[in-house]
Amino acid sequence: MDEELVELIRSVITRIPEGRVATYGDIADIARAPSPRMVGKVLQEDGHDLPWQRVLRANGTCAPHIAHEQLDRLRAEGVLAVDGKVDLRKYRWEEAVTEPADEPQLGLFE
DNA sequence: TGCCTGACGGGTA
DNA sequence: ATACCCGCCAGGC
Repeated sequence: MDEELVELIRSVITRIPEGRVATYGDIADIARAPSPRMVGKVLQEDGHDLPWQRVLRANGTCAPHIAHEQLDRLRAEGVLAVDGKVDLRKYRWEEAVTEPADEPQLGLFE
């Protein structure tokens, strides 16, 4: 897999703030990865030194094989789960917008 | 060369 | 909620 992309994906994950989470799809979009699977692939191969606990599936659940430890770690930084599910509406990370839009964001609600 | 396998996601029934 | 289905794409064999 392209090393350039791997580093990009890793850097995005590093930017997720403590106490917030992001989905595999979010990471893929930001990193312009061709598929969310690439994100999982990166974590599987070399994710030990990343805040991997902040990466969840699109429905707020964890990948089954690491669910227990992941939820423990998240709980330790203030992210609570109900029935093994994290409420994304509450904890999902949105990248900070550096440049204010010069037009009202009305279009986002159409 | 194919075929199978995933730390995935969206849609439908 | 569960169960399929299909798209996705790098790797392993």
